[in-house]
Amino acid sequence: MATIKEIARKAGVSATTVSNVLHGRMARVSQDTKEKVEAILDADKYAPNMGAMILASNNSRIIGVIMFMKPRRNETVLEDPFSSTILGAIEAEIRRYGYFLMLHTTSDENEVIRLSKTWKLDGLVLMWVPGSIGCVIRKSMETPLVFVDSYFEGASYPCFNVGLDDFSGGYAIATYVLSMGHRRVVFLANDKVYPGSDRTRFEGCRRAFEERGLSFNEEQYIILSKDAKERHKLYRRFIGSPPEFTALMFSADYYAVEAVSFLAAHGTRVPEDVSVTGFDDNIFSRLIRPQLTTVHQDVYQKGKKAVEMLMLLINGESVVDADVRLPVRLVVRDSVQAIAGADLG
Amino acid sequence: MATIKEIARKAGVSATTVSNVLHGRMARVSQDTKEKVEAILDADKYAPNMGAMILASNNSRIIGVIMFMKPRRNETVLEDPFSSTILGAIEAEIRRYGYFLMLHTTSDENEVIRLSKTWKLDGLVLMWVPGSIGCVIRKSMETPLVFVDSYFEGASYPCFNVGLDDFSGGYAIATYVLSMGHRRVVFLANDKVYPGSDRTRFEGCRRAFEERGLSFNEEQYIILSKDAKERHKLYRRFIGSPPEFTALMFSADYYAVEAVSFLAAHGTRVPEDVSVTGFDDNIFSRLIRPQLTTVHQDVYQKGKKAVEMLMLLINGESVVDADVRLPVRLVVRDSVQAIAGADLG
DNA sequence: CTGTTAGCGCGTTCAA
DNA sequence: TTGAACGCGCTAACAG
Repeated sequence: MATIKEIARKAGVSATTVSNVLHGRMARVSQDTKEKVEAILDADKYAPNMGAMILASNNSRIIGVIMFMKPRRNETVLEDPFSSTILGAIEAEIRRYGYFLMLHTTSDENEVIRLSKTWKLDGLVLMWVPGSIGCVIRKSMETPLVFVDSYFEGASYPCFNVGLDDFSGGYAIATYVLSMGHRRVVFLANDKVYPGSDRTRFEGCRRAFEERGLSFNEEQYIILSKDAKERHKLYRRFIGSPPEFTALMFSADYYAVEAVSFLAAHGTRVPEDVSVTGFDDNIFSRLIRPQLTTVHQDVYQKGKKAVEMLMLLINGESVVDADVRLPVRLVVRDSVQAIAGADLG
Repeated sequence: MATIKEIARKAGVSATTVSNVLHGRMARVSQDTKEKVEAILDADKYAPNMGAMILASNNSRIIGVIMFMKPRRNETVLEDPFSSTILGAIEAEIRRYGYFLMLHTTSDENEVIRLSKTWKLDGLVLMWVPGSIGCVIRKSMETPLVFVDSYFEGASYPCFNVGLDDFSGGYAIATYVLSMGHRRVVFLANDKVYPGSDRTRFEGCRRAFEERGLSFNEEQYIILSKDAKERHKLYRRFIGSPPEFTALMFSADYYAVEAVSFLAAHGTRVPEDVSVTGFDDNIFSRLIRPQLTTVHQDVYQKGKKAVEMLMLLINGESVVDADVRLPVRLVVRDSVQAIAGADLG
């Protein structure tokens, strides 16, 4: 067990000096001493004892990454390819900054608070936290906090969040669908509550409709069940001609792909019989045929940005915008067909 | 900061007593004292300081989960839906046992060793570690170790591993493909090195061929590039009629789906023009049309089993089989077509 | 530039 | 059944 004291003894210096070398406090160590100490550090494969560090300095260099439960399907959060992509990004960034990542899944705010105290977490990244719970956590801790894909409209004080420009995404896709001549359109998503990504995307769609003097209201917002069987039952509604709707706008690629697949299996062709759009531009959307017209988001960037903000917070630097909305862009592929007489272009 | 000392003061007892209550050492605490202390513990929301615990007892209750780099595509490991599923399982199990999970991505054994020392890790789960590196890690630490999907043929002493019965999987799928009348068949995988999952699956296939007096050799083992463009170039080879091969056996659903999608886009139908099989039975295989005939593995179970073994090791209990091979099963769906004259049934 | 010293919070003797 | 005392490895004053 190569400890600082041990190294100090071997180098014939004090423990403080070794500590100073370790922390690069060169103002307090001579070049000679530094090199000598470093050589021994290296030879003995010195590894710090983080327990002692936590105790002495009251911080751990651990970033807690909390996944709030079940954002989509009725399974472990992490099964969603989105979660794993963003987790990959967050892990890489945290490592790059020389921090450690403690992963935890929960839907209980007290667990989060306890974890933070127990481990003296330096910071926390919280994914998909309901706004109200997010506020509670924020208020009961001093630990720097960054939320991902959460919504905090009207929160009393700033909750740092990295999300998406959901509104523009909804607006872009609806504008496109409308430009292709579709009028009988529905929006399909998990969650109708406001505020929230799904709701905001819907509002974006609505704006596109309203700008054209059309209405887009609650009846055109279909809630998708968390249960796959239930969803399949719903998709049956989109089979048959003439179709009740000419375009289905999903708020997530996952469901869009599921629907395309289901429809194909039941003889309904996309886009010939019905047009479909997604949101996210994940791996599914490119793998399915027809490839999905969707809204692209840069998931890796989202994770990276969240950690970047957290590091600013940890270092006490000022963060200008509490609510970052990453840009999105329309990706036109093959799942939307023009309706005769549409104002193309 | 509710510390043990603090709680002790409030309860009018000593710190040792509080510690005993905390650890359920009821033989050393009276019922009255216990209740009084617990009430205060609760009211003050006592949370242990793990730093102090590490220092005092030299273990952290942290399990390190190490993802070795890039098992498949040329991206972050975690983007693969497989990684996220198994990580979800591991996270849930670790939490269930009351441990903490530190996630780390690397391909450097020294980093793993350092991490373990720095944090006094109680155990490690290592995913996709090359056998040779695995041995090095195993030898340079006392920390309990469980590998996932690694291969240790001929290791000098036992490396605990949870894997799949890859051989039977390969055998099952090849037997099926042969029974459907296919003879011009190839196996497509990443890695030709032996030992390894891909190689073992191939060997399973070969056995099925040999049992029928057919040969299946190296020329029928095609290595898939890590680069998508390169793979697409390869897939072109399977377009056109008469086809060079009537069946393509992929060692992973991901690639099988990619190929099906590519072929569909180029007018080659699966299974009418060419049959395709996968391996894993992941979400892709059910979402694509035709749905994939593949080999099912229970990824969640794999993660669960790994943690279970690790807990046994941590508690010093004996683990009988060092190399667990989880069962697989053939899942027949729609991506393989019978060749005229095949011995069906 | 270098060394000494006093804790950080908890577990674990050992003594009462 | 309870308590006092020590040490784990490190950091941060402070003194030289």
